[in-house]
This record gives sequence, structure tokens and C-alpha cells, in this order.
Amino acid sequence: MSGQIDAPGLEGPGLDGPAVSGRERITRAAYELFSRDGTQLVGIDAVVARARTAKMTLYRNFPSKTDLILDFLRRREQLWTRDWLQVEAEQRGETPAAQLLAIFDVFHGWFVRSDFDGCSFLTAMVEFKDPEHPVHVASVEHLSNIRTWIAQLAADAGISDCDAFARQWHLLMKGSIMAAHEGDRAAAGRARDLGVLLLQHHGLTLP
Amino acid sequence: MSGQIDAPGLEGPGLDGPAVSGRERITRAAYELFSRDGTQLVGIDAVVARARTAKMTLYRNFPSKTDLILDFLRRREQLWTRDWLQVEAEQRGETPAAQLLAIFDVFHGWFVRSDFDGCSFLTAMVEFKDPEHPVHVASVEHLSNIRTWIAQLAADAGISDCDAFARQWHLLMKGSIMAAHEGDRAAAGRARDLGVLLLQHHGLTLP
DNA sequence: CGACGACCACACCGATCTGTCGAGGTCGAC
DNA sequence: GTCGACCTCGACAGATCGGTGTGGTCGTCG
Repeated sequence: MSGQIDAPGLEGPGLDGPAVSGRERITRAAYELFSRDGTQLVGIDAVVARARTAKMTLYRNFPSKTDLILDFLRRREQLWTRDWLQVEAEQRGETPAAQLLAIFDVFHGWFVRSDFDGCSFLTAMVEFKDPEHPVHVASVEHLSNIRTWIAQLAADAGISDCDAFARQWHLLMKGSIMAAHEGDRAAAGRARDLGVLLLQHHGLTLP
Repeated sequence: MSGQIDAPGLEGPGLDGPAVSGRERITRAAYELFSRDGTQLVGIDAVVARARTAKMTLYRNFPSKTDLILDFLRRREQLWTRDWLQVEAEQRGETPAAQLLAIFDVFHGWFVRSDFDGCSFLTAMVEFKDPEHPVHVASVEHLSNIRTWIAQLAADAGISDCDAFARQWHLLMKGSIMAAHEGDRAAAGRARDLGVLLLQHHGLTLP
């Protein structure tokens, strides 16, 4: 039970772990603060204070705040994308098509959480609008990885031109997340309904 | 030609206008900088420098930077939403359904611009994640106004439950904008294709 | 034991942020 | 001419930013 993942990034021991020290404490503190409040608003001092470490400990492990943000995005991909979204969706659906739709069921549980914090990749991409900024580039890359997974599911479902399909499916995901940001708690269901239309358009019938 | 609007916010005289002074210069400078770079990254000094005014001129007209941002969002709704998006879309389509689809044609022309700067309402909403922050509230309000327009078009098209339809349509719009942020220049076409499916699902056939 | 390296606490740097103040300049109304 | 409204210019306040330096503490390991 305690080991079960029921929310993105909330698993594992907290910062009060006994033997957890140094870099790991900072990485976890940055994850909590960045995922909730974004990266621009949160200062180095806040990260250090939350990690209960010295500022020099941070700068001995990370060359700059930018590197800390990039590390956060990598961790986010591991905890949110892979360990949570992909595991949950593939667990809930039996067929690839059902797994695609299950993404929005998982999203629904995410959107109605009181501590819904949005997609860190989208947030970081918007925060760093300069397309050449490392954080922007990394965010686009992580988003692309999600799309690769979608494309694989689409291929398994027998959909031709699965790359174009994946971009459309991803568009629904991103649109629903922005709608959830606005406060629409039913956004996942709306995206799911559109997903059903798209799957039917590709000749897939659902149970 | 010169009086024709061909891009959001690029119409009208520049800052070099002769009799344009004071508050108006600041408002325009803020529009140019905020719409391109976001609101957090751009400082008061940058706005003042671009407007070629004194800082006191700004603070005599606006109580705080937050109020300047709120003024910018109101101006964005006038120039971008009403004068540009709504005018262009309703001009390109003859029927309400065609006007809805024309939104994505307009979006396509927007996405392929080299100076594509994204939706300021979405950007501001993400920049100020706190749901109670005045800028966040205002952004959600401006987004809601867009949806109201969509719902009216849907009602004119004879769609029942046009509010739910508008939320789905708006979801496609937001998803395509985020995809364009990622660099997908064909995002508008993908959203348009999904829009066609949605219209067909509501029993509408298109010319 | 002694050396080393990781850590902490705290002061500090220069830069930048929002916002304020005052002293003077320009110009139209009267 | 004179007044007053609006403007410009530059300095400054107070806070915070990312990032650095120092001095001292602790556990570990040769």
C-alpha cells in the first residue's frame, strides 16, 4: 500500500529519510517546489531551505540553476511520465486502443486532485520561451518522448501513419491539461470523447 | 494595405507616432514586450526604455506592474481576440460551421509566422500558477470570453449543448497552440481535422 | 591519530527587481 | 507672464536574484 504509486511524484520516502543526504535531498526538494510552483518563481534559497542543506552543497552538485532545472525535468520524466502515466495507462487498458483511452482516465484522477500542478514540461517550455534555451529544448524533448510512446501504442493498435496520429492524440492531452489549468475538472472526459471519435475514424471499434 | 490587419497586434502606428505620448506609449511598449517574451521576464525598466518615457510616467498611470499586466491582457483581448481572430475567422467562413473551422486556418497562418509568440492568456495563466492571483484570474476570464464566442457560433450552427461543444473546440485550440510552441508548424491542420470529426459527430456536413 | 572530504551556517558579491523621490523642463490655458 | 499639469532625468531604497567565499564541524578511512 505504502509502496504503491497513487500520485505523480508523491511516492518514495520524503526528505526526512535517515541516510538520504546531499545531492538527493536537493533533487527531491527541487522536484517538489518546481513541480508545484514552476521553475522561475522558485529561487535557489527556497530549494536549499526546503532541502535543509547549505547552498554550497547545491553548487557542488550542480553547476548552475539551469542544470538543476534540467535534472528536475529528467526526474519528472522518470516519476511522472514513466513510473506513473505509462504504468497506470497500460495497466488499466487491455488492448492498445484501450490503453490510449485510459490515459484520459488517469488524467481525470489527476485533474481532480486538489494539488494538481500541471505538466512540468509544458510549464517549463512556456516559462522559457526562447526556443534555443536549454530548458526549452529539454522540455520539447521530454514531450517528444511522450509522443513516441503514444505512437508505439498506435502502431500496436494497427493504426497507419501512427506518427500523425500520435501528434493528434498528444494535442488532445495538452489541450485537456491547459483546460484543467483553467479549472475545468471535466476536461479529461472531453478529451476522451474526442479520442473515441479519432479512434473510430481510424476504423477501431471499442468494447 | 497598410491599414489592413495581417498579424495580431502589429497594426496601428508604432511608438514613433508624433502626438502619441504618456500612457499610450507605455501601453504599446508593454504589449510588444509582454506578448513576445511573457510578463515575468520583462522588467519595468525594459518597458520604460522601449516606450522612451520616464519610470514615473508609468507609475503615475499604473499603480503597479500587476495592473500594467492586467491592462496588457485587456488590450490583447481587443487586438488579438476580437480585432484579429474573430474578424478573420468570421470573414473566411460563410456558415457558422465554416467559421469554426476557419479558426484553424487563421491559426495556421499564425503558427508559421517567424515571430509566433503564443497565446498570451495561456502564457500568463501558466506564469502565475496561483489560481487566486489577479493575473491568473484575468487570464482565465479572457479565455472564457473566447469560449463564449465559440459557443455562440455553435449555437448558430444548430449544435445542441453548445457549451460542452465550445469547451471541446477550445480544447483543440489550446492543444494546437501548445503544439505550435513545441515547433509543430502543422498543428493547426491536425486540430482542424479533429474539428471536422467533431462537427460530423454533431450531424453537420461541410461543403 | 591525523588527514581528508563532505557538510553546514553565514556573510557576502554584483546584478536586477519593483517602486519612490525630488529637482528641473516644456507647454498650453488663462 | 504665470500657473499648473505633465513630463524627463537620475539617484536611490529595499528586497531578491544567482552564485561565491570562509570558517568550522563532523564522520570516515588509511
